[in-house]
Amino acid sequence: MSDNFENGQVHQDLVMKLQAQMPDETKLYDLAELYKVFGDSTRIRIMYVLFDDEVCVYDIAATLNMTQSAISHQLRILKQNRLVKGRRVGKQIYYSLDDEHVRSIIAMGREHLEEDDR
Amino acid sequence: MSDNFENGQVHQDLVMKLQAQMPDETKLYDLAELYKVFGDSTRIRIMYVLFDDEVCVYDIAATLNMTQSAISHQLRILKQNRLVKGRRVGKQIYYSLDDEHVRSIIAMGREHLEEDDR
DNA sequence: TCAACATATGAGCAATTGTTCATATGATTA
DNA sequence: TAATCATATGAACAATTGCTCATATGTTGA
Repeated sequence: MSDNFENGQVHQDLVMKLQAQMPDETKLYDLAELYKVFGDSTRIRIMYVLFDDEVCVYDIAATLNMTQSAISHQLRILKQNRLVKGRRVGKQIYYSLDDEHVRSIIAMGREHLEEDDR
Repeated sequence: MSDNFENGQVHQDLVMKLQAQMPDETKLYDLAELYKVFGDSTRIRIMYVLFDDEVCVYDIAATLNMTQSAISHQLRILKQNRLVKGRRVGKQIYYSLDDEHVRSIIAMGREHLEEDDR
């Protein structure tokens, strides 16, 4: 790799320009981490369940036909990334989407997929 | 929202309503697959390199300080998901973003992250 | 206080994933 | 044609991930 760099097979000036344009490494890493959360169908399904409703853990599990434990594990990840939030009411905890961006991000993905149908 | 319902373990009617609202399983799976592609920092970095420029494989590799092979493997995944496209010019293949949605999806993620700074 | 319920969490395992290494395919030019 | 450059790809490996099972934490009411 660096051999080729030295041998000038690489467009030096373009590469330098591109490197200068790159955002902060940490930002890119965090961005990837965020999308990783969306990149699991269980979590996507949970977010769809919460799209318009506030739902407690057991009902999410029942809706998706999965165990309470599996849902709880995923909710933790969603919560850590501020994609969902929980509100305690007695013994139960009602979950809902944390902000509008969640809906927007999902909508963007759907648009891309629609365009793929051809 | 419906506050005080009956104390059954599962709120049957809510669950039935939620299940009826759920989109097609296949769509949700595809959506997760799409976001999975965004969920890797190497691929995110590649997409940023291609944000405004058409760049050949070797230059992408040089910009990101990675091997040509690693980049090529990731480009294949990006290509399969129609996130980037390649244009052959002689021996080289110039890659660029495939459509506007790629930029939009990245922008949405960034907005969410900005809001997290607090 | 205890029992019942709702949710969270740690350990372990199978499945998936990203990189490296070696090699193959494809394109140009001597 | 052969030699070389540019990119693609298959196999192998380590690292990560999502689920299950068992158990822990937290809440309410008797």
